[in-house]
Amino acid sequence: MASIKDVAQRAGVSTTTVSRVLTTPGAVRSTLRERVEQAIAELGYRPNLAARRLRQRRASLVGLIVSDIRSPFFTDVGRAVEDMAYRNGLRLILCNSDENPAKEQSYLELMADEQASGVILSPTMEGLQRLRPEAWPFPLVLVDRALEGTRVDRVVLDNQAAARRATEHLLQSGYRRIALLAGTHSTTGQQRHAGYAQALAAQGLAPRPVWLDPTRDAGERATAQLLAAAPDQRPDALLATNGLLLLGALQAVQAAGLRTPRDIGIAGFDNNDWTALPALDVTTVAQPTYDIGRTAAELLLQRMQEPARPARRVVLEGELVVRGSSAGPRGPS
Amino acid sequence: MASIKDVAQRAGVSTTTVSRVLTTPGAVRSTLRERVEQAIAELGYRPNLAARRLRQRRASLVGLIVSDIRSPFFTDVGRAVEDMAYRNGLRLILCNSDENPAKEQSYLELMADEQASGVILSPTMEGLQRLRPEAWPFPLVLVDRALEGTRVDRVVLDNQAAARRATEHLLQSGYRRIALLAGTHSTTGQQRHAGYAQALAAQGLAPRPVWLDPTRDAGERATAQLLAAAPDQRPDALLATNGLLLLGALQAVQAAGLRTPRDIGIAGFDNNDWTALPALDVTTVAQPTYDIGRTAAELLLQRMQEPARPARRVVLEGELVVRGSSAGPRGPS
DNA sequence: TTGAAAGCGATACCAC
DNA sequence: GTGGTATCGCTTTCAA
Repeated sequence: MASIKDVAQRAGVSTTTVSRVLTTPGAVRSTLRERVEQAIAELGYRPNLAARRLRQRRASLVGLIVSDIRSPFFTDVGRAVEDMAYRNGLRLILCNSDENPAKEQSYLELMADEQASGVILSPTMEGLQRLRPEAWPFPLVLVDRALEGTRVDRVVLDNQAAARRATEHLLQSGYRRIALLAGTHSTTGQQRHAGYAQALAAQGLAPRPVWLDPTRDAGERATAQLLAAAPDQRPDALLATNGLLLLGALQAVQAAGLRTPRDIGIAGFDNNDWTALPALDVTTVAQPTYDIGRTAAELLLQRMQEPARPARRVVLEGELVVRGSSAGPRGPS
Repeated sequence: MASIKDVAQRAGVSTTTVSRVLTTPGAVRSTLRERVEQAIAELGYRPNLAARRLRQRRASLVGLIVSDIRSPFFTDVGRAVEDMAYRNGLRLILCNSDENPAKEQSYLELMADEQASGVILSPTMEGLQRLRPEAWPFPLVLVDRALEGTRVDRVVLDNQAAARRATEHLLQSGYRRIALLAGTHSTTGQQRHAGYAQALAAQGLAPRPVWLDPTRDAGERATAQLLAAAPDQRPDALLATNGLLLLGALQAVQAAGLRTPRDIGIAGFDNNDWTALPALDVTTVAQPTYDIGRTAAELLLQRMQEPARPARRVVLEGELVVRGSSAGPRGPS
């Protein structure tokens, strides 16, 4: 492997000059610069990033820590972040915390050890509570989950408004006993519950939240249980606070032989591609997932350039995509 | 930031000893070792990975290069690889090539610059043809896509057998004019086409492949076009070679008001979670996605430990998950 | 079993 | 503008 020394020797200059050609080309006279560039090309020289990192005390590297990259939401976010990383010559390190605060902590330490330039984090509930952003040697941007009041860049959905709109839509369609499937472990579940409860309260109706693991199977089991109640007791509509719960709810509803929207209304978060299939036609709250990731990446880049700027909080809106599954107990009007 | 020097000073030993405690604890007398460990704890010392990397000339870091992490197949693979990386103290760098050979090449170079310990790659067609694994300074493992003959570790699905079985199943159900939606850009599409053609040839039937971009929209458009043909010309069944094409095909079929399995039979690769919904009930080829990723990671670890071992080729089987969508033109028997 | 010292490959400071 | 040189923090001889 050719080093900067070899290049310097071949070009007949000092290593300093080679280094300058690499980092601040404008500071080197063009005749010299061309000689150096030729030597670089001839030797196929590539800078040793470890050496550079040791000297500069920072790496061209950003971390993305999420609970599970298999969730379509985080997959899109990850893709957006990786796009921006590639465009800016940064590497992306992917970390799955599995909602495990210890694993999350361990990854944050890893990022510190790697001298990462920045980290984008979707924190666990516990991690969020004890998070001290200023304690880390890199800028931090929160996505999807955040508490009010902390001074840290973040980009979140207006979860409460989105859930309220979805619930209002179900009410307008004529549903009255609307149950909520809400995931524990996350601030988003709580915020979505708040919006749901708010919409019901405005009509003097009682909320019927079911708190559960945000998984397909838990959603299916909980829904089956809800449907097993006496007909005048069981919910006439369901709102699922994420895509997996929505899938589980649909599974149970269809397995019970019920049909949307007549027998039961259905709506849920995450406008996953399959929800648009005519045979399902599910009303969803579309999150601007790619945008969320892109915005997080932009916030991070801006903070890397200007560490002292005040923390920014970006709130994006969900879009209610009305489809047939919530058209009302008397069918589409 | 405390360095190894500070630890050495505090413990009253040389930096060499501290280094040994960190890397080969057995080589240090326990009294000394404990003193060093205490100093480490008191100072909150953490080794500088850049310095270590510079000295050792290799990083605890593996790369994963796939076309797009948003494909559920690669999402699962990525999750499996990250799991093993975490367990073995390695970092995972995520790279999306977008089926762009130049981007793929650029990422491979980045991995070389980073002195990665290894790379798991799902190559583009073009990249695969010019790939010279021995030219890279790290071990390489191919996933999902590979050519015969190259000497390189790889883990692939038996695509031909899986497609053949799926096609045979459609034939047994009574379908005769079976069309194939196959993705260009990939060896898997070609292999799946081969299995499909083989099964049809055994019955003296003509293959009807449609080659297209492996996207949802392309699948929908192509299917709509197929369905627009005269009733006795148009296919009576469809086989889609990946989950996105399957989704697009379903969209077009349902939009045309056709019902499976009577009006048209449907089967496709990738047993995505939504395919099991009773309202869809789609026959699929389930790929052992997590296993594929895990196996690739294991191959990589083994080669890192034993660089000279002969290349291994691991072939995993797909499982045909028979559901209602392919039960035959006369309905379920 | 332990320590002294060289060196990994860059950058940054300070002369010139 | 350019070059000499110290230095980043660690591992690895080599000698004791």
